[in-house]
Amino acid sequence: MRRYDPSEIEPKWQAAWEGEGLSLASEDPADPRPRFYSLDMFPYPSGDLHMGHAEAFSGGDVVARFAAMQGHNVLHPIGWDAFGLPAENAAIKRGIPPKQWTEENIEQQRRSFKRMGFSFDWSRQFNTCDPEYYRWTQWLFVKFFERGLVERRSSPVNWCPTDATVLANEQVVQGKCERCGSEVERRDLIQWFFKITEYAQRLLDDMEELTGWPERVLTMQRNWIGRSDGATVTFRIDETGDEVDIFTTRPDTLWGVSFFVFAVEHPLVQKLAEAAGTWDAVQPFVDQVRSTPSTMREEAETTDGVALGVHAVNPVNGEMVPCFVAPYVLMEYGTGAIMAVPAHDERDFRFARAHDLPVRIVIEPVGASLDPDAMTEAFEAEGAMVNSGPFDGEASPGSIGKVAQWLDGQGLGRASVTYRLRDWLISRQRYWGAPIPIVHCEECGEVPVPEENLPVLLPEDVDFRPGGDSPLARHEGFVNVACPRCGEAARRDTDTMDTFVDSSWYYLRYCSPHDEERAFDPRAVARWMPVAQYTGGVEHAILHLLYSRFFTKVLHDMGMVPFSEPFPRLMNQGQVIYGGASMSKSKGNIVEPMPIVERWGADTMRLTMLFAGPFEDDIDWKLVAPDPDRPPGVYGWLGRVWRVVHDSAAEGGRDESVPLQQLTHRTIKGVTEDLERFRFNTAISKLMTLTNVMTTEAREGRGVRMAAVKLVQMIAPMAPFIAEELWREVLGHDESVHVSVWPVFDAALVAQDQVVMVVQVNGKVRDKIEVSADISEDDARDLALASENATRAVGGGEVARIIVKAPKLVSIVVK
RNA sequence: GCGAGAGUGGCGGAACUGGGAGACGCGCCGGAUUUAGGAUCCGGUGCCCGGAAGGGCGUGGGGGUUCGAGUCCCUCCUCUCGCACCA
Repeated sequence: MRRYDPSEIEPKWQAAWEGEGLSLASEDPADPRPRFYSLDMFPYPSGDLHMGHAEAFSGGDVVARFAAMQGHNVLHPIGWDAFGLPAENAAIKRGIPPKQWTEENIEQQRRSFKRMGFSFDWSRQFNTCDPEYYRWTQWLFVKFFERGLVERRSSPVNWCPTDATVLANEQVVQGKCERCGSEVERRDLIQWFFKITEYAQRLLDDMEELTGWPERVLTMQRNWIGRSDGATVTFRIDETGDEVDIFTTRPDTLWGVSFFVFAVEHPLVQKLAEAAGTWDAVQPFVDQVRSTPSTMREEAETTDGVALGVHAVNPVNGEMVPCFVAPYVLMEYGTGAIMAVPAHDERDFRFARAHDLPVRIVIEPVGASLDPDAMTEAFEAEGAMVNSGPFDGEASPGSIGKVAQWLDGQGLGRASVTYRLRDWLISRQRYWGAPIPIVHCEECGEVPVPEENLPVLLPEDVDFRPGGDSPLARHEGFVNVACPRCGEAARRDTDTMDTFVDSSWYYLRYCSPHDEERAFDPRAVARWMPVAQYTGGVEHAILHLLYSRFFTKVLHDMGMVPFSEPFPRLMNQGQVIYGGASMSKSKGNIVEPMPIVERWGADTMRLTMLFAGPFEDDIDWKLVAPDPDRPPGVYGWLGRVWRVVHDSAAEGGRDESVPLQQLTHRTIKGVTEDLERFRFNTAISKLMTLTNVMTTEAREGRGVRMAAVKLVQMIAPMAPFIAEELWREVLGHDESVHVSVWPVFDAALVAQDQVVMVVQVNGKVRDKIEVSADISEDDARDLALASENATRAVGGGEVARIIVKAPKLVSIVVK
């Protein structure tokens, strides 16, 4: 018998599969198989494969291969999320163009993916920095623009002075740029936004359709959208007559308002301060706060703030309360101004105590009363409304709806809803992205580039190092252009799009990846979409997944796709960490997958990941594979599989024992169920048990041939190379194991005829008796009472009760 | 602070609806064998008492429901993740 040598068999089969077109999805309309779109989140091509890729794609590949063996026509595509800041910064550091750096990485990763044996349909591969792709990203931008879902407007944003670009909030870590470490500045800049907030409610409502999503991801999206129900109430400024709307979730506390607060960016602040003659004092405060990055503000003193010198009139009781400006009120949320009720809001309470402002109780706890002077914190719990005019005695917070209705009737306000979700800032002042396809014309304004002129090519002869402006702005040939509408001299927009725009529709492109006429073929999309199973990292729980859902809904509204949710089923793999911490260069704890693959084989790499624990849990590589010079545990198992399958081929058709047949079919049932539920670790343990029993059977001279056939098939989705070698070379099949039909279990063999019945006395196991599976309750009881061990445990005690759950258990209760 | 999840042997982990805790694997201990192969095969391995039979204890701590709790309820502790002045 040959030794199991992965380095010999794995490259051989990879080449064979590619030659046979094994992983190509079929577009043949006569193909009767149901379609199955198995999608993995596409990788960012920076460097070679890392452990996270190995983990995620190993899981995704099991899904795809398993579905194929179960008779599906599988689409399992791969591509590259190739634009973006990491590529650009790496290219700058190495002094080579981002395009070159990206292409080299793609080449490297492609080799490694193939070496890992992932069953991708390589014929559909694309990358997002290819003009043939970003042409359609730009086209979609234009479509969104024409629908009024794109807007260019001024907004306070995070600006990194070193990288010279705006940053997304998630690229700012504790007030510093996550890449260069510079202090991020807050600037008001004109930027492009996608109006995702218009879809806030639908993004929330349609989560009901996402029945195959992890609960925590749904929760994160729900929190991110952040719906709040409450009321908008209009206050009047006494000194100037200005009317100011506030949003509150607690209109039931309106009678307890004792001051009023504006955000520093609120447009009325300067006017009001000037009217009151306090601007000299207010202005420095406002300027100082405004120059503090938003991420730093929360660390500022929570009680900071200055008086404006004007008063707001409470519409429900006509009271005049002083107005302040304070950073704890955010311009981005609600209306940028609040009514302050210190008795019943913790933040207002802190502010009130610091500024010596009155605290007025309008909600009393049931059966108690509050003393405003003695309170050390706000009372935010349930209670009864007091000092609240017509609502005295009403239960709070149950009264919120009634108060809102009453406000509406009085013309003082109305019930309203606010979302935390902000519009999506998509423009970047960087080079390596899809240019925004807009021309700025003095006459015509913002003019989208017509479809026939797309793509707006990203010029390659650009000094792309970050400077004081967008790199594209320095390229005269790019910037100067005739207005597509009037033909006069005009200027191109010089920003590029956030890479999350590229990745918001790539799953549609896979359905018709080489279509030169349109972004995607609607018929192909209707055939394959929605995605049957989406697999990827939980780090995309909000951004990518929310944006993709948004894109799909917009396209649905445009009549371009027949569904409104792209990914009804989602699975997040865990992270691969080392020694309790994420792997990183600075910690020096990076383990590379490819050297392990070279040494022990891709099958061992894949199985080690899959066997380490539940797919969605983190894997600590230090604990799972502690000694880098020893093969991971699954390698030894593959050796046993190798030997027992060879034995089976040499045995010459001996009979298999009934227990082995039963175990084989029970294993088929269990593994099938496990693979359907991403329970790879328990699937592997069942296959190990089968292997162990087969080894014993073979040693004792009984047949194992049928068991070997099933074993090889069941291993195939997880360890595709060894399965193929054994299937074709040892078991003698002509066609690939990966197109063989997934084994089906025989119910008669799965049914147990004999089971072990447990006898408990006072809850403790005292005996185990082998019984027939269809034993009657009476027989079970009699058998248990006859048990010597049970009788001894009962001693002389009086049997008070006997619980019989035939055939599993008899429980004897003794007084 | 708010939200979500998790605490099981030396380690990774298993245990579907309450019913044999520790499957499977790693590691370790003992043995066999050898064609010295990143070997293989057999046995053992939660802790404590015992030669064994057997017994006691045991799923983060405490309490409860139940004939019976890793699983359900209350409470406390610890850890991980997400959000974080959201009115």
